[in-house]
Amino acid sequence: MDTLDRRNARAPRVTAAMVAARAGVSTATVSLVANGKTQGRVSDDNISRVRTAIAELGYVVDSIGSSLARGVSSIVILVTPDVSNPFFANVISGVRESLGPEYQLLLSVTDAGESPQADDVRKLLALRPAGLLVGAPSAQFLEDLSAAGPLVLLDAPGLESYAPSVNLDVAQGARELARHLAASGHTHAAYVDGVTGTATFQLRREAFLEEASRCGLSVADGHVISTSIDVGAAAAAFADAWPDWQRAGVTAVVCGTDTHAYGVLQEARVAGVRIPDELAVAGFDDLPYSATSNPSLTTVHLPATPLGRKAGEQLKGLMEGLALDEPHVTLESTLVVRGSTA
Amino acid sequence: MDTLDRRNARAPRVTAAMVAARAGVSTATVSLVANGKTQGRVSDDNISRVRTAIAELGYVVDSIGSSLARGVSSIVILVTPDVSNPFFANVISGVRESLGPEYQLLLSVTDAGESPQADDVRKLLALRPAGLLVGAPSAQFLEDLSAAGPLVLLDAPGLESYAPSVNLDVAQGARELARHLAASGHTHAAYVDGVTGTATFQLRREAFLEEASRCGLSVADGHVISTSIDVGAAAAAFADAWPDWQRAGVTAVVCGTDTHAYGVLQEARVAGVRIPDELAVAGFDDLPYSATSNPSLTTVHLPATPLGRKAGEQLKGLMEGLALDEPHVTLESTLVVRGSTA
DNA sequence: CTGAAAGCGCTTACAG
DNA sequence: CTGAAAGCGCTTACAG
Repeated sequence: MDTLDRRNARAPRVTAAMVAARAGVSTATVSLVANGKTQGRVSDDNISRVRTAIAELGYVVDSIGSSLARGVSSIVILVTPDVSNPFFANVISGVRESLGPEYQLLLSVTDAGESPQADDVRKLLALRPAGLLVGAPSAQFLEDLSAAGPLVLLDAPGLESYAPSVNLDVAQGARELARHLAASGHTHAAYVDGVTGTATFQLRREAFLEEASRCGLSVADGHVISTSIDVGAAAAAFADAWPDWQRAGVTAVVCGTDTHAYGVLQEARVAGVRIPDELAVAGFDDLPYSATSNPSLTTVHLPATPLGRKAGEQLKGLMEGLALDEPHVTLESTLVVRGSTA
Repeated sequence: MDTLDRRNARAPRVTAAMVAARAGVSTATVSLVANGKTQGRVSDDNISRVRTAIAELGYVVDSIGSSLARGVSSIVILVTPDVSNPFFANVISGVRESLGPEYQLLLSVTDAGESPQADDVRKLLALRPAGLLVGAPSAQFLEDLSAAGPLVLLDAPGLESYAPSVNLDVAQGARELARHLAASGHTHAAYVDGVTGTATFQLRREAFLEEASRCGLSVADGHVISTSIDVGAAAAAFADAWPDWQRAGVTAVVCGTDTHAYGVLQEARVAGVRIPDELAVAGFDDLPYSATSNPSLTTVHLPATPLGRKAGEQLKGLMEGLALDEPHVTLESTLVVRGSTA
């Protein structure tokens, strides 16, 4: 048996019964001590006796047994349609931060762009999560999820009736962006949208289009296209559309995400389109690279980490049985002007 | 009771006993059918009877109960020091892809740059994971993890004796990079490293430095600095070091990750350092934005998705009790030359 | 303050 | 092919 084999053999499990035997108490007492529920229920003597045994044996409460007995696990499930979006990495960090070490974060990811189905939900609930965090869900998904326990929605505008939520005020940034472009002298713009029918994309687009028309920046019907959230896909779509747009006098392109904008920047370089002189480009998200792209990208900053942090906080409250002071929170977005439109 | 309240009430759980009662069989039979272990053990009649009851009630095997009985859960834990690194988003996608729907991916994240401790390990194991995927671990961590069940290491060069692993041949790309810079006429370079003592960073640096000295590209001792994996931190460190480097005739900077390189590019723009004319910049990773940065970034391409995919495959084999044909796999890295060094 | 016991939901020898 | 029963490890009324 070589090292590899040995490592794949399981270690013998230390159980509460073993601790109890060593400390000379019952497993009930061990449970009380291990969970810190000793207040007025366990003698000081037994407490220290059990603590010693726990330390000596390296006992850790088995979360499977514990979850079964309690009826709920310590797992928090984060359901998101798109982990590969770097925006989400920061959301995850924020969630972790506020959830703390007592909850385990389980990531449920569907295939790129797909939204999770009722069937997926059932499987998730079979894990008896302590709580659920759902990003950018569809109404249908939330119907399927009914009565699932503590639940907080992230970035789910318009779905406030289903659960407490933390949203981003993307419309505000979108309007700022429209005004910025109009003020810079643009009169004809185009829009590159995400394909997923996510509500936030719709909101971004509609707020932008509305404010644009209000300030004399026109966006023709045929000048709104959509692609998956992928640099290459956006580049290809832009390559396809640009000749038309150019003929029609388009001098500004707004993208639903920075990732789309990177694709446009990339293709523009290939096609020799000068940015921002010939074409202004802007996005949404303010990913960490937008400050360094070529040129640096004007974008609507969305607070990813605070979004995750706040959602985690709210969920924690729910899991602890508290009533939320403010069940619906909206975080601000702000326009960051950089080289791509300057 | 308004909608929100109702949603936070748990749905009544459908158990195997309820299915058994409805189908007129024992829970043992329900278990066999639900797990597809009917082969020669359950009559066709009972199979269809149970299937009908399962469908009618919407029964899903409770994974807590199941895990306790089996002694192992369906959870696979991915331990990684840094989710916020976009490189990892792709690794995760790859893992998900190869693991398939029967395993749940649990993310264990330590605070930025911190490596997980023995104590964290115990908590993880309390979840009775079906398997563990550990990225860029320390030897100490692997010692703590001993005998933890199926385990596959990702990006853990030099630690092959602990477990099956999937590594990246970063040295090859590092050497290509050194030769590319030397061939472009550079004679003095600097290096911006990551601060975490991760083995892959050491490998990148050493392979580069070795090959550099071999081809007449000198890197002075004081010209190797290190920062956390963060655009801002790298920018600040570069700002600090550049005057010195410039005086010493440095004309090329190699960064341990693309993220570091973005910081250098950013600061270079601020400081008016012309790239690549005055200073060539290169990184490692080939993040999706490196093709669009300003200028586009020369970098050593590391296959993130295949890394995750392969590790997931290997782990799946282990969890199914198979012997791996090839316990140690190394994926190639390749230099991608772009504008920042051209 | 303490422990015996029931129960969480499932799986798996075992006897038939 | 089938079901009664033991057991996975824990928590929590309950009786004392």
